[in-house]
Amino acid sequence: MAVFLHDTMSRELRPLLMKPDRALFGMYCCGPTVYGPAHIGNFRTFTVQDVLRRTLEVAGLRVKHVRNITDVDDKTIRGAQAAGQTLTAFTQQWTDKFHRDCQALGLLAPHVEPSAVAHIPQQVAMIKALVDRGHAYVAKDGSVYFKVCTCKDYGKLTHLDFSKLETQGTNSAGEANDADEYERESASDFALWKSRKPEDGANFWPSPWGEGRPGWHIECSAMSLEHLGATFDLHGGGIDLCFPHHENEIAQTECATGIQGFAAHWFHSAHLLVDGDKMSKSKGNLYTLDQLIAKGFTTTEVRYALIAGHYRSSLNFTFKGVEDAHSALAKLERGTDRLLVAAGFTRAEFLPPATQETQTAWGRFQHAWEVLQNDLNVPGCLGQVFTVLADKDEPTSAQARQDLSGLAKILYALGLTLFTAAPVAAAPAEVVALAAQRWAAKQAKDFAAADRLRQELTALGWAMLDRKDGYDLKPV
RNA sequence: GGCGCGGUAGCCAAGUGGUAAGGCCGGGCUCUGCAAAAGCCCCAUGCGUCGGUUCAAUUCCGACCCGCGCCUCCA
Repeated sequence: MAVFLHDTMSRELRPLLMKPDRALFGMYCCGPTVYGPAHIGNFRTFTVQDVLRRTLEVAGLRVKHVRNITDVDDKTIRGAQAAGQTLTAFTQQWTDKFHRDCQALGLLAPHVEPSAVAHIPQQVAMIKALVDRGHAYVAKDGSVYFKVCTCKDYGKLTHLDFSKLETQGTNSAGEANDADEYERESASDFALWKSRKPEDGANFWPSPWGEGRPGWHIECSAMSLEHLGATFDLHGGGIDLCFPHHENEIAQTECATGIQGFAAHWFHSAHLLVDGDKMSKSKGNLYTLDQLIAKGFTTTEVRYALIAGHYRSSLNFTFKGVEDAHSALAKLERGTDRLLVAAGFTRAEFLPPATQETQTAWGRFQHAWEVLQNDLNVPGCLGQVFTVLADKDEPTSAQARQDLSGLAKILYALGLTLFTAAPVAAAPAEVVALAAQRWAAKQAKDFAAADRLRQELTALGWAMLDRKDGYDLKPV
């Protein structure tokens, strides 16, 4: 069985397989614009992509994962100037922050992470090819635009009808689209190269059309061509990138190379809502990972919450959702512990699978794996996992080992790492002393004193959890 | 207006032409001096509304209601 995934362009469920003539499965994902900390909506998309990559690896595909860094655009230039930094210093700082957040969330680093600034020559070369082939024109100010009407199947990804281009001059509100003042021949044409303007400061590069900087869409076309070739297996991004970004990428690459079939499969993830609303700065519901950590959530819990809904449905992110994830993860750990005991393994022996180790057993988690392979159905897969863990039949040692082999692979695919809870902070001496007194009182059957001491501990913010042979202290 | 998505228990969320996974919360029980933890059990005759097809629909078709996304640089 292969991994089947919904393809945005064909709107069908299609298998993802290694092409016989390729050594690697090429996967390109649109990465972040580094002008500030990414928010959890961004991370939903990157986490879903990470689950896809991991799932493909477990399925035995050799994936080459490319995810770009957008480090030159209006926002990064403005941000750098506002911060009084060079563009390079400014974007590097936010790139570093992005990397730290990704690592915290358990995202595997892409195999290649190209930056737009580092690929200016490739972008210029692609624009030149488009001009030479008659797909682009140079405006009076030296900007270069893609001529959409020269791309006869423009709109094929989103199934938009561009035969009536005159309507494209207005937006949904009926207002003229004059957001930019460049001189385009048609309202639907888009910038490939933006001529140097005073507000760009020092951020310009030479080109055959004069100094300037690349447009947004061209970077992904140039970088995917550079690192994956004119055609590759899968292209991913947030649903909002479908149009115009991905539509433009297709047009640019296919017109520049003359080769059809830019990306064989389009993978788009739905948006994250917060408390039922679209995230926005004005609503104040744009959470960053740091803000969630500050609220006491672990990154594993956040990751669980981000993948707990199917990737093609919008997911409503709430604090309750992360709290639910906490309880669910604890249950997952308890169930795994029981299997480890049955198998005679320690937690330290419960390791992620070696990649390419596809022939090993799945045990009772076979079905959970099949569910995951069906359009990356993470919630369905988790449901199956819990169903197996709730099975009251005690497995034999051999069966438990098979189960653990399967479970380890599923947890790897989901990117969930168990048993990572930091040891609770040591209790202060005062608390330790009170606990010792209470334990002594309890042993002496002086329950009145024991209860009083428990209350004192509670007042100090500590709970005392009795065991048969001792006790644990836990902050409340 | 165009294109698209969705409405499943208190909350979250899968799924199927044959009678509703799972998680959270809640309730009960067992265990425990108390507390907690843990284990076990219970928790939608119902899947937006109304029609249609069918032996059978939540699942297919149609209409309608409601919510949401994109329609030029937002993951």
